[in-house]
Amino acid sequence: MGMKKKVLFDAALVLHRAGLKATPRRLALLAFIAGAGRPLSVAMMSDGLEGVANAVTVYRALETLCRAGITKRIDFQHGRAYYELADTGDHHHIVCTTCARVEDFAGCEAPRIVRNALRKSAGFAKITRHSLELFGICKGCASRS
Amino acid sequence: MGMKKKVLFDAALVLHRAGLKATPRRLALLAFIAGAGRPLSVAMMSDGLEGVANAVTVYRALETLCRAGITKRIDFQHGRAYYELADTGDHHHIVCTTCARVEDFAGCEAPRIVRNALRKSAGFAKITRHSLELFGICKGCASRS
DNA sequence: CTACCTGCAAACGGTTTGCATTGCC
DNA sequence: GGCAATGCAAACCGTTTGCAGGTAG
Repeated sequence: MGMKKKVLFDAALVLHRAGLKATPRRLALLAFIAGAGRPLSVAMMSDGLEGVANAVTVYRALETLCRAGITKRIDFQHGRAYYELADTGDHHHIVCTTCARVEDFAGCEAPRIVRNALRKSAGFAKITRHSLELFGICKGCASRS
Repeated sequence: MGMKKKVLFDAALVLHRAGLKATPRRLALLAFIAGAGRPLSVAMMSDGLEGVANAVTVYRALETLCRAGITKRIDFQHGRAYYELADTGDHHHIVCTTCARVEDFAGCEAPRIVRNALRKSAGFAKITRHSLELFGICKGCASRS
C-alpha cells in the first residue's frame, strides 16, 4: 500500500559523509546502482541514465565512489568492469559463462585463505584485497543445452 | 656441469597430443612461457620473441593454446591479460599493487568453496572454473614506504 | 566565489579481424 | 597440395584525458 521498498542507504548522506558533493548525476547513479541490485557495467549505467549522465561522467563518478569505498569494482572477465555498492557485505559471484547470469554467494573463506597465504608467503607483508569469482553454467542454460 | 634445467614438458609433444601443429612460433612461445616461470602479458611475450613472432600471432596462438588447455589466462586487473602454463597445478597468485611483483600460493580451498557455493545456490548447475587472486603489498614495497 | 564536477571530442592501449601470403603435415 | 598459421594494417571497444564551461557548497 504505497509502502516504499527498503532503502539501503541515503545516497546524499553517504556522499556527504565521504566529503563528496551530492551532485544530481552522482545521486542518480547511486540510485540506479542500488535499484539494479546486481553488478552493472558502465554501458548499462550510462544507457540507463541516458540524458542524465554521460558515460565519461559515469567513469569519473565511479572512480571517485570506489576510492571513497562507496562502490566497488568487480571483474567478470568479460573485458569490461562491473560495479556494485560496497556495503553489501563480503559476498562474491557465480557467473554463467553462457548467458552471463549472475548470482551472489556468501560464505567466502577469504579470511582463512588470506591468513594461510600470508603465513606461507616469503615476500608479502600484507593482503589488502582479493578477487574471487566462480564461473559455471546456470540451470536454465544447462537444461537448454 | 652443463646439466639442463628440468624440462617440465616437451612442447612439440604437448602440441601433437592436442592435435595442433607444432609450428616454430608456437614452440618458441611455449618455450618462452615455460622459461619465464611466471605469468606473462602478451606484450612481454611479443617483445621477448621479437623477430620470431608477431603480437597478433601471439594472441592467436594463446587463444588456441588456452582452448586446448595447454595455457591459461590469468587476470591481475592491470587492464591486460596474463598467461601461464596450465599444468602447474592449482595455485593462485599474490600480486603487489605497488610494484606488480607476483608470487604463487598453493593451498587454494577452491573445492570446498565450490561445493558450498553450489549447495547454497538456487540457480546454478555446475561450476567450471574460478578466479582467485590476492592483492597486497610486498615486503620490499612495504619497507620502502 | 572557487574548487570541483560535467560534457564533448579526441587520444589511448589492449585485443580482434580482413586479407593476402607462407608453410606445416 | 590443401588447410591452417602468419604478418600487416586497420578496425574495435572499453577507458582515459584535455579543455571549455557549469554548478554545488
